[in-house]
Amino acid sequence: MPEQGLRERKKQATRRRIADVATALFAARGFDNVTVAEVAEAANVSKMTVFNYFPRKEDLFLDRHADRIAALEEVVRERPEGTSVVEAMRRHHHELLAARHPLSGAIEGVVGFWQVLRSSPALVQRMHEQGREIEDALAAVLAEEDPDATRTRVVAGLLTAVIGSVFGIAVSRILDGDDVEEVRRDQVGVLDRAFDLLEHGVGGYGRR
Amino acid sequence: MPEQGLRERKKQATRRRIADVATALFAARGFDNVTVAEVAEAANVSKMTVFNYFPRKEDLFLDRHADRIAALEEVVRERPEGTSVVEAMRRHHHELLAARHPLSGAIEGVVGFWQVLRSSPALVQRMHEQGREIEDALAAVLAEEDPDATRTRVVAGLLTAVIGSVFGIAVSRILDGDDVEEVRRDQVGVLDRAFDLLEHGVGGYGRR
DNA sequence: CCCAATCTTGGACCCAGTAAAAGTTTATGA
DNA sequence: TCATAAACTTTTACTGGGTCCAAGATTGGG
Repeated sequence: MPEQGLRERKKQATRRRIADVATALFAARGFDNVTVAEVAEAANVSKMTVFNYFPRKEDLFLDRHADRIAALEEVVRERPEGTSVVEAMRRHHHELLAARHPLSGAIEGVVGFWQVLRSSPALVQRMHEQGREIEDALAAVLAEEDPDATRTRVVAGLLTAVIGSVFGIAVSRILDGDDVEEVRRDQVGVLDRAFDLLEHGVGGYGRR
Repeated sequence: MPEQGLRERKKQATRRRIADVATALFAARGFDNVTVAEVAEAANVSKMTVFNYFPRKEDLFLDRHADRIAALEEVVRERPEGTSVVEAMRRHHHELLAARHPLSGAIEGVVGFWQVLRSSPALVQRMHEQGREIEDALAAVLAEEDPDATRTRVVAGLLTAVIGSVFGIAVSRILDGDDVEEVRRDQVGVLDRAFDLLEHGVGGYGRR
């Protein structure tokens, strides 16, 4: 993995440069008001090369996706003995919050990120698509230790739904202008309530 | 609502004609191999008019969405006294299956529909987007009787996830060529197992 | 040092979707 | 019934994402 040649290093550098230039342009003028051609020009590269590294325009902005999937896969696979999948996931997200990790959604400095994201339907859609990719990845990991395909699929769906909801709640509040640190504190409770619903079920919900 | 003038009747007729012509073309040659211009020509209408009725190309194919949302909203709103939201939803989907309703996913005659759908990433994506619209709609209905925004959001997410998983399982099997009637029978069990997970929780899942 | 593999480039091209203006049909009301 | 308004359609032109291809530049390996 390490010890790459000049070629590979240049590629990574180019990739980073393109993504950084693009992110700056999007932040300054909005996603939809920047064309791929402009990004290419600003990065001293041809349009074709941009699409070489990033198959869709949206990927220029949402380029941390692979890392996130890998992290979640690891959480499930490497969970300690005696820990259920949901427990492991709950703990992981508590840790993200405590560490003020960007993926917790609630952290200073990414406000602009969410603003850019919200301003573009294409970006929002791509983000949700990434959510589904997470679901697929989780289902695959679960299938490694559970031969019941129906169950793995449903559990993966439920798990992803909870993560997505919790995440979405934080992002909404931040976009509404709530104080980031306050949101972060509140998220601890939101997280637990959401995971409680998942762990214990919503059987009686709404009975009247 | 009824008693429409000539204008409105013509509009509905045109809308239907465009959608039908489009569906036929897609079935014959695949979604991606048919341009909107071709649809327009085949329907004796200008391209602009097609976009007038269907804001995106994908909507030419997935044009039953509004009905589905309305049905699910009604299931929750009009559920009988003493029935929880999840129970109502479970029952509704059992009824769809028993009635061999297209929305149960498992019914003869829609195989071609799924094939066309699967063949186009754009269509698949639009379908998932519709799934999110269902989630939003459910969250809104739940919010009418539950002031806890966090809870409504999470429950709506979980509910939609289960529905989506169950649906997806049926469609996958049918696309794999499994006998439709057999899939339909199996879905009864799939449905109950999925809703059981939702009602009673997945707390201990994967503990080792 | 040279060849082969691997980027990169430029340019032409396709198609979904938008904008604006002019044309056509239906509705309205005097 | 007829003129005018309102609603719908068409035409034309354009933007911009994304693909294709052939030719040019770079790098790695022998």
